[in-house]
Amino acid sequence: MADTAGRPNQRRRTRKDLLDAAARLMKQGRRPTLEEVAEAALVSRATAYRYFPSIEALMVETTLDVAAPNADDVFKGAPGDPAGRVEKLDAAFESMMLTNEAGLRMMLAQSLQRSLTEEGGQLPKRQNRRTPLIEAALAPYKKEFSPAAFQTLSRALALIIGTEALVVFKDVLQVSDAEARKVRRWAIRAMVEAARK
Amino acid sequence: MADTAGRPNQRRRTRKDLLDAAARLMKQGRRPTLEEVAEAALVSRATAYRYFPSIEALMVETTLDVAAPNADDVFKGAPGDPAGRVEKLDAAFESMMLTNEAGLRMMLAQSLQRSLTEEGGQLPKRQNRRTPLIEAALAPYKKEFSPAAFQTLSRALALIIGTEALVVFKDVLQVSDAEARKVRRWAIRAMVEAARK
DNA sequence: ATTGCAATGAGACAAAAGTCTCATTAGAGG
DNA sequence: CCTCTAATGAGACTTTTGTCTCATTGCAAT
Repeated sequence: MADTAGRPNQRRRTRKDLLDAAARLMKQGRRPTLEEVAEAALVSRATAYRYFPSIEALMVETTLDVAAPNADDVFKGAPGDPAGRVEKLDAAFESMMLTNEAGLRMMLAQSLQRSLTEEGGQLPKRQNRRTPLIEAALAPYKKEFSPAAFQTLSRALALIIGTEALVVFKDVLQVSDAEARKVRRWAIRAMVEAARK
Repeated sequence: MADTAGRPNQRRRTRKDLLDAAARLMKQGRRPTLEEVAEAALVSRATAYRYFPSIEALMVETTLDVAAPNADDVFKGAPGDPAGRVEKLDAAFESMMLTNEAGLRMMLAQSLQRSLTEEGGQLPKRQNRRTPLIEAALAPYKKEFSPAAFQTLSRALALIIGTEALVVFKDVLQVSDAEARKVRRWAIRAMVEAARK
């Protein structure tokens, strides 16, 4: 069904109702089934399945809608040094991730799942939000780094800032959010400094 | 049922058959159901459920048995500086991970899945192999770091060395294994240096 | 307002996942 | 070798998850 054909308004409304209901339930820390979301959205189970093949798919979309940091306001009033700007970005990511943790874990799990099902060694196409933002953070100081150092630093920072690091801190190291933040900031400073030479 | 009561041999054999079958299937990158594992192990579905409540529980046990790097031979002939020893550890992890990539991705996906199902905000108990090894790598030079720096460094290195970093490199950044190694080594040097002061 | 067809709801159906019972089989001790 | 009973297999049963059909509803163009 095309975007304009049929009754696009009704479709968008139904879809939005489902996403809203899912967001509401997830915000309560619940892990709803597709049936529960349908009920909360006041649509039938069959209709819910028409829009999303599984609760996972729905939760992924829910998270994507909620969580998209914007470069412009992330760096608003950012300090005048590269590490400070990266820390600002880290803070934005952290707050986004903590409020959307369930959805992000779901997305990561989904992506890993897919990487195992996918035929022909296809990698799961996973959108990369962090690299553009990391580069934006470093951009004003780009000339302080050699091109190679800039690229290496960007990539290394991608290990520190993102869902995967959150998972390491919480599930593997089992440290508090505050401790995790401290470690990230220390690592950011260490790496930005090292790249500067 | 106690360890010694009944027929312990038969039980151990059945259990081992299930774990072996699961390992075999996982090594093929498959994501077996408990029924498939039972079939591969030549036991009935009911028996498989008697040993493991779910495919997840079985898979967790399975990967525990897989490749656990041994501290003693990892650092055999390691260079005489902390960063060099950490790099040695990184190399060991890398080779282990590349040969067990499917299984490790599976484990990670599993663990993430469980973290969403788990009641009462329970974190999935995930074994932490890397921290002891990282600390072992740094141990001979422990006195060169302040206690706080040592702990922070250990934790930061846990972000660089492990399955999650592999996933970032492959799925998010989509860089080659060689490039990934280069970035990791650079990050290791940068952080070890920074912690030294 | 009328009308056509897209979207929906209700519920039957199917497949997957897990539980339970009971008869059979085969270890381990005598 | 026998016996006892723990472990197993077979399969019925339940729940959960997802699909499909078809009648009904209600947008939106006329």
